[in-house]
Amino acid sequence: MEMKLAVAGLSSLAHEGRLKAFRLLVRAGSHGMAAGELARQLDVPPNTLSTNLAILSHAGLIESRRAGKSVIYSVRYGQMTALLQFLMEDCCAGSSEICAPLKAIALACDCADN
Amino acid sequence: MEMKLAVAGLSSLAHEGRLKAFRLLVRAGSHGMAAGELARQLDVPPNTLSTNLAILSHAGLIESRRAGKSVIYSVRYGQMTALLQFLMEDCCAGSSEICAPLKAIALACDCADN
DNA sequence: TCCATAGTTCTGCGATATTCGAAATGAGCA
DNA sequence: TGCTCATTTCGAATATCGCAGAACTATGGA
Repeated sequence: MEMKLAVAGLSSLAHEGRLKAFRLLVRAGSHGMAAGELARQLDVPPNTLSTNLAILSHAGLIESRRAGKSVIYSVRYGQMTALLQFLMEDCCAGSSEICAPLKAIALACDCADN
Repeated sequence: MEMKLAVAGLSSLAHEGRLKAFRLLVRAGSHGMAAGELARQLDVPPNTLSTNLAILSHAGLIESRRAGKSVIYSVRYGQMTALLQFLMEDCCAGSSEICAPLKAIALACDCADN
């Protein structure tokens, strides 16, 4: 991932409303969640949320598909992973001080299927 | 890490100049790097860099210490790790789709002492 | 076709962010 | 004390962001 895209991704997450929306979508998994449902849970006006979802979408972190009258948003896991990788990838170039705790975090992660 | 601090951290990184400075500091390791040296390598005016370093510092991602006439900046690895953890911590709540690739990244990381 | 529902785009303005010249501060040295 | 280098703080111009009211588009019935 190059710098510009990383900055776009970080910028899109650097906003309380968008970060909350993104985390809800992360929890929603690959099924995603309708824009209206997100707006209800976050208690924000639909137009404001729509703008913020567009920003996240433009940064490549989420995507949308239409399902009837609703528009379903979901996380683009590949892009999310790429962004985290971008933040992590230099950690070992200089020292292992950062790398070791990160490994610990990843390994402590107790997915159902691990 | 709570939401506000995470947003502050992400905001501080959501800027090309600051992200480049941060990555240089990550590479510099715990020895850190002088503000002037950073300004030279990044080719930005000292006062602009100083402002941006203050923003990263206020977000808790870096810290500074004076060494003679220079001020040495270095990454606060603990805070950096906490921020990454904040972004990762919900990944398993919903599904393992995100978690698995992250584990792979962390494990692929080939620190000298691993 | 007409209506209701679900989202998006347009628009304007107040708030915030970014930048850098210039001045101020701090440290070392003679 | 006087001088210089390194960095920060101030100030003001400029650009960008964030928000929500209003208008618009799309879909699915009746």
